[in-house]
Amino acid sequence: MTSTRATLMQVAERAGVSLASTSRALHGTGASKAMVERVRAAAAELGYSADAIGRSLRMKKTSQIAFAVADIGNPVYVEMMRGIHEVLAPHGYRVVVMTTGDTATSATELVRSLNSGFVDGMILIPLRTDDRLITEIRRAPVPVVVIGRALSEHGVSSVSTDSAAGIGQAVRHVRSRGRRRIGFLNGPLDTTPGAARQRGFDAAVRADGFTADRVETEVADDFTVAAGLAAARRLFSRGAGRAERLDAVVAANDLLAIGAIRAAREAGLSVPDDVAVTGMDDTELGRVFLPSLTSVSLGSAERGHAAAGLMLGLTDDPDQPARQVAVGPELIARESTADGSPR
Amino acid sequence: MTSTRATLMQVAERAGVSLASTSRALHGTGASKAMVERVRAAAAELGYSADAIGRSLRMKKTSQIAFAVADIGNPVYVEMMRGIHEVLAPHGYRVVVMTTGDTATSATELVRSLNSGFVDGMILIPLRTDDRLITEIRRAPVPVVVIGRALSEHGVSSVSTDSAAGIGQAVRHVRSRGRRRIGFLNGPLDTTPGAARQRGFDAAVRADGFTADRVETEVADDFTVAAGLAAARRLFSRGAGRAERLDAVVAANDLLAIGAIRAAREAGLSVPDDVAVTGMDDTELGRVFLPSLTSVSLGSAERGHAAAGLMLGLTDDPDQPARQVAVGPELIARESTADGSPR
DNA sequence: GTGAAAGCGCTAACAC
DNA sequence: GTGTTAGCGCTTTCAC
Repeated sequence: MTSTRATLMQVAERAGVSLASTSRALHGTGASKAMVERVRAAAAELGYSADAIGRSLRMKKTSQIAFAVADIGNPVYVEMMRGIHEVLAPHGYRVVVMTTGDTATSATELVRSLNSGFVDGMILIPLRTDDRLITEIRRAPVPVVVIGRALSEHGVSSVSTDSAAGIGQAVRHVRSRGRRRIGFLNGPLDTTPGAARQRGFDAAVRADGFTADRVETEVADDFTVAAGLAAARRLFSRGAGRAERLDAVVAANDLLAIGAIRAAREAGLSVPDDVAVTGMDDTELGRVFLPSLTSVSLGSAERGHAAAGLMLGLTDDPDQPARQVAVGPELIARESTADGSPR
Repeated sequence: MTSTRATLMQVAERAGVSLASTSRALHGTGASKAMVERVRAAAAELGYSADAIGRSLRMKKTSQIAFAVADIGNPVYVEMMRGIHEVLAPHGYRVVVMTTGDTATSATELVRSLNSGFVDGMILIPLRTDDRLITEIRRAPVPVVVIGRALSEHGVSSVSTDSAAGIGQAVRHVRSRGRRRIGFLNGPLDTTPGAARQRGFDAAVRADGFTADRVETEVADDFTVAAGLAAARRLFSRGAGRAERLDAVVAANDLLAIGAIRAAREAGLSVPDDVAVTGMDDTELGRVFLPSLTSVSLGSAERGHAAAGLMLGLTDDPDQPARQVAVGPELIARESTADGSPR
């Protein structure tokens, strides 16, 4: 707070050598041993540390990568960030967090803000992906890697996961547990995940030969526990008059699944005995819940790793063709779908 | 990716005016209306956007604040970050995430890295606070605000919370629910929170006139569910031979509390009927858990807000005296300590 | 009100 | 191997 930072110039003067030699000595490229020693000593005495901004301006490299999401509070994003950070930090990159949520900032605006050149790249998780966003990404001055939809056909590097197939895994899993009437608890359909998961559910029940009267779908306002609770209440009350009740709920993410478990509990139903529940994302929350939640892992940390890997490739060569990585979904069976004879 | 960014110089040439006028026109300070219009048009045609690095170098201001924690995966830190981000973003600050966890980086090193001048300040949550760290903070070239211990006596601005008093609230709460034999499930004692919470527990049971045979303490290896489960198993098995079993567990955070509930379940004990459980931090996890967790809120988001507020003050005037904000703990009663007659 | 020029801190040609 | 110098993009005196 009090001390002011030393500049390279001051180190040079103290060492009694030129600016260039000082810079070289500190980087260890093409300087005599004596020079290196002399400069090092001067630098140490002054507590010198190279200025990141000066260097950035000269090198045209900020050593920063932006991570842009709708809401950083979402545990899935947190895990991705952790994965991204793990890969990027050893390469000397800092991670700058940006959100679309707190202000009225859209993903497109976030991408446009790259024009101010404060980062060397951006890893973006858009809730919705439209043409305007893709156009903006393609004309961005630095590489952008998208986590979400597969976008390499549009010339955008991306990390995707087949959440539709993941929902299929969940449907088959509860089927294999002997469940016959399945409720699907989805989030908003106009979001990328919501749309994909709906497709996955529809395809899975069709493939499994479900008749329409054995399937219910309910859409929550948001991918949250509260919204899931409200929607699951509707789901359970809808089937209340029927002969056969729902004996399984496949939820589009873990938070909705927790909402469903609470709603089941309210309705006097036991999980998993009366109704099996599956989530998606394999969050810590689901893992430690009671009953622990069967969930389809979409490899959050893995996707973070992959996105960061793509980014490293792109910062090396920004003109390389767009690449795409797919991370497979994997169902992890836990207590919420444990075997037992449903009434 | 393909397009290259326009510079102020190019805008100036296109507008046919000087560099200085261009800069002024774009900032709206002391330029004629005609000039402003002319420059604006040229800038728009070129899609100009001011370079953040060039400006930073000139202004000696990066518009970035670092948020440094041990492990960004911790939900409490995530909520703080959200709070920090909410306050800082409207002021044009970006948040850079740093962790001590992923490499062998210590908090002291993180503070020392401020010498490279890539941020205008740092909000730090150290696990341990020793003299070396305080010294490093005081000689840092930019403001540092600490979330954790109250440090203004040492000339360091800080946001603290009285977690010791919070544990006291938890103890009195379970007492008021008629519980007589209390187990304290703490995390590592050589951490700032661990030490404070132990002090709080010891003081509370002493004040409440507990005799030593009515109190058990167990220390987990870490502030996690897994460590909490292991430690809680020890806690329950320790008292197994006694006449009176534990009828309450006060845990040092929500994750440990969840571990305790799992251990209770394993031991065939019902929560809250046989044993009441309290956590601390009031996390989403605890709120949605079944049974929902009684927890002492330490105002995570609020502390984030406060820290960001202090930071804004310090960036305005770095030499103002160190300030300190205390956020009071608040117990939020939920199902895990609901009334009922313990056996 | 506008322009010319200095300079923030750094690295990399380019000469010697 | 070392020194001199230009210049990354920007803002801001300083003259006019």
